[in-house]
Amino acid sequence: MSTKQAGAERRRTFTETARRAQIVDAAAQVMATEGYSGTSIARIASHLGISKGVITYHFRTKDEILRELVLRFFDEGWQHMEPAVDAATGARGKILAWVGSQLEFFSRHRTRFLATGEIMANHRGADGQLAFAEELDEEVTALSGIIVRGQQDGELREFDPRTIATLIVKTSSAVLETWAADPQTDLQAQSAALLDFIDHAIAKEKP
Amino acid sequence: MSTKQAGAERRRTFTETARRAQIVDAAAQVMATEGYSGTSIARIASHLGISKGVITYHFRTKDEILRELVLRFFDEGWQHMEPAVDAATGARGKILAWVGSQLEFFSRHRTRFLATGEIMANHRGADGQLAFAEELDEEVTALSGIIVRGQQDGELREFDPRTIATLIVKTSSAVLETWAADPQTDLQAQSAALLDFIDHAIAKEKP
Amino acid sequence: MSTKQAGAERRRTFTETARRAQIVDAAAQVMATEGYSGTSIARIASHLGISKGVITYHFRTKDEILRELVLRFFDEGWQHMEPAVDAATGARGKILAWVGSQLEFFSRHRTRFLATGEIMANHRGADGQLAFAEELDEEVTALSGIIVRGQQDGELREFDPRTIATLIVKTSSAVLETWAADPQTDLQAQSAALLDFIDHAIAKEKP
Amino acid sequence: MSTKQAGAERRRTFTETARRAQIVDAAAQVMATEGYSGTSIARIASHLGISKGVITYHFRTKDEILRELVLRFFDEGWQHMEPAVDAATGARGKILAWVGSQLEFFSRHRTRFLATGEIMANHRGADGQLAFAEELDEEVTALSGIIVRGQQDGELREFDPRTIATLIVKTSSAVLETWAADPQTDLQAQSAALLDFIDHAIAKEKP
DNA sequence: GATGAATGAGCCTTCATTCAT
DNA sequence: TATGAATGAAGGCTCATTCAT
Repeated sequence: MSTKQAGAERRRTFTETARRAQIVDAAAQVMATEGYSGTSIARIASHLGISKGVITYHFRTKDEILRELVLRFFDEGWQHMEPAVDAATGARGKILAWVGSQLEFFSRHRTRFLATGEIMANHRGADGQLAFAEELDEEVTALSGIIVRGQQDGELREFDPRTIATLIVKTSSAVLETWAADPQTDLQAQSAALLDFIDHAIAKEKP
Repeated sequence: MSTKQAGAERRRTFTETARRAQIVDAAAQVMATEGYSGTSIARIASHLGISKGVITYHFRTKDEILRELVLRFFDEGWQHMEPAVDAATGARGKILAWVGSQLEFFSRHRTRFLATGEIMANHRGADGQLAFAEELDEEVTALSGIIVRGQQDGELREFDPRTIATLIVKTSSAVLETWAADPQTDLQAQSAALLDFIDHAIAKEKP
Repeated sequence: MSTKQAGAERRRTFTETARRAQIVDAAAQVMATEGYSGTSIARIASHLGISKGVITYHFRTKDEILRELVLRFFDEGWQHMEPAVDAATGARGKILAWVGSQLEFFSRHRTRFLATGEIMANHRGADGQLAFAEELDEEVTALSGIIVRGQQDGELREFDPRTIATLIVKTSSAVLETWAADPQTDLQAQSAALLDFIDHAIAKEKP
Repeated sequence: MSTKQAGAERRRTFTETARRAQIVDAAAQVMATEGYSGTSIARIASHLGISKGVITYHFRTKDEILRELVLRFFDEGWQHMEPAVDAATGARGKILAWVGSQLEFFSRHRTRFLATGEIMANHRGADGQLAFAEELDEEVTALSGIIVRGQQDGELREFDPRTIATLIVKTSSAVLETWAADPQTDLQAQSAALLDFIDHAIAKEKP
């Protein structure tokens, strides 16, 4: 979960802040419905009923829009998850709190979850590499830390922490993607199943 | 797993067949390294050292190339999985055979696996919908059938068949994606962990 | 050398005058370093650390800024040259005073000299013609007048006055451009060589 | 005078060669009449009555067009000048042959001379530096070589070779620019005056 | 006076596709 | 079969200018 900010930010007026939020929101909506390559600046502008120029006035590049969308979403998500993870006790508890609170937060922001997924899977920097690979990695690393401590305390079985951390993150995403693709899905049930699986997979004692 | 063919096919000469295969292969390689939006016809042509015209001569549209790439990969995959699934006995056995043989096949075709993933996540038809959503659904449906029979035979616990079928498919993909992103990953170990999880999740008796 | 003013000018406050000068100066600096097409209003504004709006508030169009920059520079230049030319006696003396004082003045304002050069070489009016061709012509005409009188007085050889006047103006610019491009150049030496050349070229008697 | 080529060049068909020449010619014409910043790909295309796409099909970037225009012009020019310079004897002879043949060649290609001037004065690379500064420098260096030998042979006065070489190149350009701006100008007369000047400026003995 | 906001035209470039040879 | 040639739409982005506050 990243807390980095996109460099020096000049002071912003109220209108500017509102416009930027509005544009980022529109970008998320277009991204969620039309997909990454269907999300052009022109499309975002017409979605808002404004001219393309407004967008390039408030954001210097398209990359800046996507970056803001993704990082803000991650920040908000982490701010929601952190208290839950802190409040939980034990490694198993913290991990279940992590996944559970993440599922809860993301599920309350379906559009932005979809948009973020599109961006992370497709957006590339000038070097041709995926632009947000690092962000995913940070989450895996953080989760690994919890796992390592759980193993030292004898609460968790022995296994490679990063492998399992990765698996947890990916399966969590998989559940959300399924639900996001078809909101009819009983997310509650799937979440429960997922948490049960994870707990079985990592606990030393049978849960 | 789809067995559909890409529409009316005129008879093809040997050369034609070879050229098409060559183009589809090049498309897969570009797709795997450059991603969906980095895969233009021009890029595929220059990868092969031929002119763009050759490609549009053999394939009427870009969509036709991607369709052939995805469907052929699924067909080949199913041809590899089918004997394994048929040979296995019981629902649990068949499901483990399904996932296991799929992991095995896909892992032997990393490039095409990556390409297919890019296409399925991004390629959209004229209607703006993901073009291959249906194909994924077919696999879930087929798996669901096995699960239903397993529940009728008392071999599997009671749960919504589609929910779990979806989870199985997605987690399997997740494991492969992790490995494909970083081939250093010990796929053998991750596969074993995945199979173990699935078996625990679905079996009536403790395995 | 032009003495025209940039059209109707309303009375200006002290602040207004200062702001305009500040903006024109910034424009000259950007022009000198970034070239004509690198000089946008946005770039000038950011060079001053102010908003674009300030500039378009004080100048109705970009053309007005460039016009003021060029004409003011020419006016200042002429105000510096005029006493020297007036004080000199004879055609040869006046011409050498003209070129010498011009070299001296321009060399003390390298940035504005460069900027003016960029603008005169590139800036075009709505009709597509170079906007300041006329200004150069005025200088040639004025110099021609001195030459004609020198020929009538028997001080200068016979030749087409405009041809030589043009050559004088251009070679003078050439020397300055060379120096401006690389301020290491020994301008003093080059100036001396230039003046010597001109005197030889026009004098009836060997100098 | 540059003889460098713009990197690896694939084989070209007759049509391709013709189209490229046609486009470069059109670019020169637009450049000569509309100036550097008035020369857009769209304008070149409409000048030829073709679509913009034709141009970007034959040239990958606009820079490639301008590079070809400038370098080909320089190459042709040098091919015209070289025999004249080689045939001349002595430093004075070679320098006069240089300038004279250059004036002659450029004056026979007014449009391209103007276009090349616009490009060299304005075209910048990604680094923000003038893209063809080097080419000008090469000419000065070559001329300097002749001057140095002339000084060693006692044919030329003592002075800094590069300074005078630069002056020669610039004054030659100045004469051509004056004529190009107004083709009524008697180029013959101006050329003679220029050659006379140069000879006086550099010869040890009075010419 | 000053500024933030918005606009629309234009820029270079990439692209899938069509067509004549 | 293969290819070179051409097209027109769309991409992200910069720009001078206008306007309300």
